[in-house]
Amino acid sequence: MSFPSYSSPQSISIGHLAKRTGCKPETIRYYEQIGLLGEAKRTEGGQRRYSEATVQRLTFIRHARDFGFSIEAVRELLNMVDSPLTDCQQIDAIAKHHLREVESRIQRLEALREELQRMVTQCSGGSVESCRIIEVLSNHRLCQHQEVHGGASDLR
Amino acid sequence: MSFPSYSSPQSISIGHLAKRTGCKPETIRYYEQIGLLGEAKRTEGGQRRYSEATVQRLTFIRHARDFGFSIEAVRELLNMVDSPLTDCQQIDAIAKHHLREVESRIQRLEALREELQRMVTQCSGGSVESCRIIEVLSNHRLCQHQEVHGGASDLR
DNA sequence: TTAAGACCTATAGTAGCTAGAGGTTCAAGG
DNA sequence: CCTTGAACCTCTAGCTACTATAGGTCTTAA
Repeated sequence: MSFPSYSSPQSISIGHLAKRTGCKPETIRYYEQIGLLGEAKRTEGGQRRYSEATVQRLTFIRHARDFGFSIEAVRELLNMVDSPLTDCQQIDAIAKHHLREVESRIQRLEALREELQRMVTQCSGGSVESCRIIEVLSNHRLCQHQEVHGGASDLR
Repeated sequence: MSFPSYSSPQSISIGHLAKRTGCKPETIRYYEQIGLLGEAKRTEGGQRRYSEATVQRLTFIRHARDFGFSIEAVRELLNMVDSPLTDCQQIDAIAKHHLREVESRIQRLEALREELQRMVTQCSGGSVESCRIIEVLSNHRLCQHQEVHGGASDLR
């Protein structure tokens, strides 16, 4: 698949492109800057003007980002889309890799959820001295899931 | 609860503190810089020296971070721990808020996982032109979960 | 005394944007 | 044709939570 350039109005402003794709203009300029989008044509006054092809490309980018693909993964996917020789398996590999990452994040978050639930249900009210939550946070041994240690912080 | 300062060796170097808490020295200096840890005592030559109380405090911080609490949440928790008047309910509220966030992240990731699974299982091999993954990423309507749109990218 | 290793500060980099300042261009209405 | 206001431009800094580097200093054991 490649993005067709219809013989249609090649004069979409950055604001209109933004509205049609759900991006902000700043984000579009940023994508150009990091090379996800090529350099746009410009008016004599220097403003960017886009074609329908860019609407398609940006829609793809936004959608892939919504799916949680990293910018670098999106860049790879776009490179594949841009070259007609690409074998579908390469794309499949990226998607599967991403799927595995999502699955592992879910697992770790579930362990975290259980610990938090235990923590919260055991808190019976009172002053800080006897707070179960503080106690658990102060003492690793009160934890049941090893998964929690050494890293839920990168799960945000 | 407060962190007791035992009458023990008040001369722990940043490297030893790091090893005992599982932090890196850079991180410890960073925590000092942003005010999670107070300014450390220094040797005549200017190197930081810590007490057992700091080991406890940093252990608490690391553990809370492992639980996915943000730095700002940790700061709040520490403020509460530092003031003996704090009611346990305030701490409970922070923990519950965090729990709800974790739960919502799990939900969104599960929707994402299902979409990715559908995507991957439908990819039957072949060239880019007919790749189901690319097709789905190009076209919102092929998606079943609304949750995916407008945001899994902040789930990392 | 010397040399290795740990430490110091300051700065920049990571991801993926977002926000602001301060100035220019475009397009519609009069 | 002229004005006006919205949209656009570039450049820079900010966000989270660190991590990494450079270039220099201190400590400590042999």
